[in-house]
Amino acid sequence: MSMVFYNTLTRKKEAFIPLEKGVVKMYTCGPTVYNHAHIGNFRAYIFEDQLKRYLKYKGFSVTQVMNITDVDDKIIRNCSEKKMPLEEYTRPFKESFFKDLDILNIDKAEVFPAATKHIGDMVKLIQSLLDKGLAYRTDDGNIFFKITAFPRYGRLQNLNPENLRSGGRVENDEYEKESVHDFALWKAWKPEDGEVCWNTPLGKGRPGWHIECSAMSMKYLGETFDIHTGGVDNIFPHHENEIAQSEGATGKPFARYWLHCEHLLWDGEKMSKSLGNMMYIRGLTDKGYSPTAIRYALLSTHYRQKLNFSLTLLDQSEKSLKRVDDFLFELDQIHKEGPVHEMVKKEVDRMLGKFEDAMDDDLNISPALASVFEMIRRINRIKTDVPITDGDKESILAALKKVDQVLGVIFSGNHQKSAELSDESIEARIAERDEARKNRDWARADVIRDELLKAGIELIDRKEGTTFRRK
RNA sequence: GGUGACGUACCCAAGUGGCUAAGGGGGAGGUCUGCAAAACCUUUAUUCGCCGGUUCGAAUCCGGCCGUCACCUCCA
Repeated sequence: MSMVFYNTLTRKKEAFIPLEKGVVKMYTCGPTVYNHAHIGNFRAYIFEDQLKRYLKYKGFSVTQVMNITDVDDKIIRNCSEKKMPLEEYTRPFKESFFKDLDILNIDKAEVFPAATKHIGDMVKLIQSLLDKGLAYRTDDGNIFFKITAFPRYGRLQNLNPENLRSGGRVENDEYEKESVHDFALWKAWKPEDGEVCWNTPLGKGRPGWHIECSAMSMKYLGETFDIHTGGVDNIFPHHENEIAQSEGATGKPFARYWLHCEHLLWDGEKMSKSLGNMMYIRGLTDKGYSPTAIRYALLSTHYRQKLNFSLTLLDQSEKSLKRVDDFLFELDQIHKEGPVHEMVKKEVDRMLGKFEDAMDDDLNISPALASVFEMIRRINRIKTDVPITDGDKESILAALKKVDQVLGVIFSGNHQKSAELSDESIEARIAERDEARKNRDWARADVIRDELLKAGIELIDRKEGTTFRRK
């Protein structure tokens, strides 16, 4: 009945109890709009979508906040290279992000705060860290968080600050800070930043990366809220720093449950620009894969498991979904009055029970999906000796609609169906073919069948007559 | 160097002390059909990377080894 989630903070599965009964407040790290989001990014957004949809399924009222990072080092660099204003540079990436969310049938967050619209909130937060002695300003005007002043630093990833490797990227950092591990809250304006800067009480400059999530999450969800999610790569340093900034400023616990999504791999390796193996939603739909199959492929592996994405996986996903589609098609052909059979009801309840038990257990998607396929097979078996009634049909459809509130791939999918021919004209062609078949004119009958197939209409010959299906 | 995850059939993937090792894809057989197609049904791992140990009993717990992957300052 009750849900458990694996909490990165404690490294354990814990019963989920929101701060306020029946209400869940969650924050998800959203995109940095310096490029199009790739399928690896979307794996995380799909996970968050599953989480949110399941919470709603369980009756919670959910407020989700997803940030849009529209100012950061990469964006500024690209803007100045292209000599474009920030807004103009990020706009197309924002648009494509929202378009892809729609394509993948992802439930939208209630709030999508943009970093550039919340500079004031960040400045206030930084100010309070300065006041509390948790941050310091260097001669060049930058402001850093002093991690030695926050003893709990490092607990999210079990990292001992002493053991942090001082790698190349740190050395490249030209800012003068007290400790290499201190991170920037505020970056003073430099000529390379061009037009990108804000004049604030902290000086002329721009915020560091981590501060936006602290400022915006607390603004919309409160100083302490229920769930914070992101990819595993965000655990350190991003989420670690968020905790330090937020708890340092408020003295209160920040997020209560931290859920992290594993990476998606392509050919067994992390997708990255340097490996040249980036894959985007658009690239997959251009290859002819349906958005529903992409969604299915992204959600069908448990979120804490690495997902080895491939075109083979997409092919398999298309076929798995087709099995469900076929079942619905067959169900749609049924027109027989009568109430639901006891044995059908039993299978439906069995599916719903297994689905919930699985999802309650840290969103264990595999058994949850298995419950759907198992019901399909069992109902098909029943159908071979007991005629299914309209009552059965209703009961089955209601249950599938229920689980699809979470899955979003059964009814809500974007199946492309051929619509060239009207039902009437297809029926006429079928009648024509029936006539030919009656006359044993197989050649003529097969020509009609082939023509319809080319138009995306598949004929199905049954005992009761020929029916058709759009592909 | 530090931290962590993983290794289950041809492929993807559940199961984490004991009933028949889920489910999907693929393969093989069958039902239906004028022939097909589609669909549906059945079937497909005496065995869980390897080697030891604990236990009445291990894929599951412990130890070692091998292999893959990730994180360690701005990547979901």
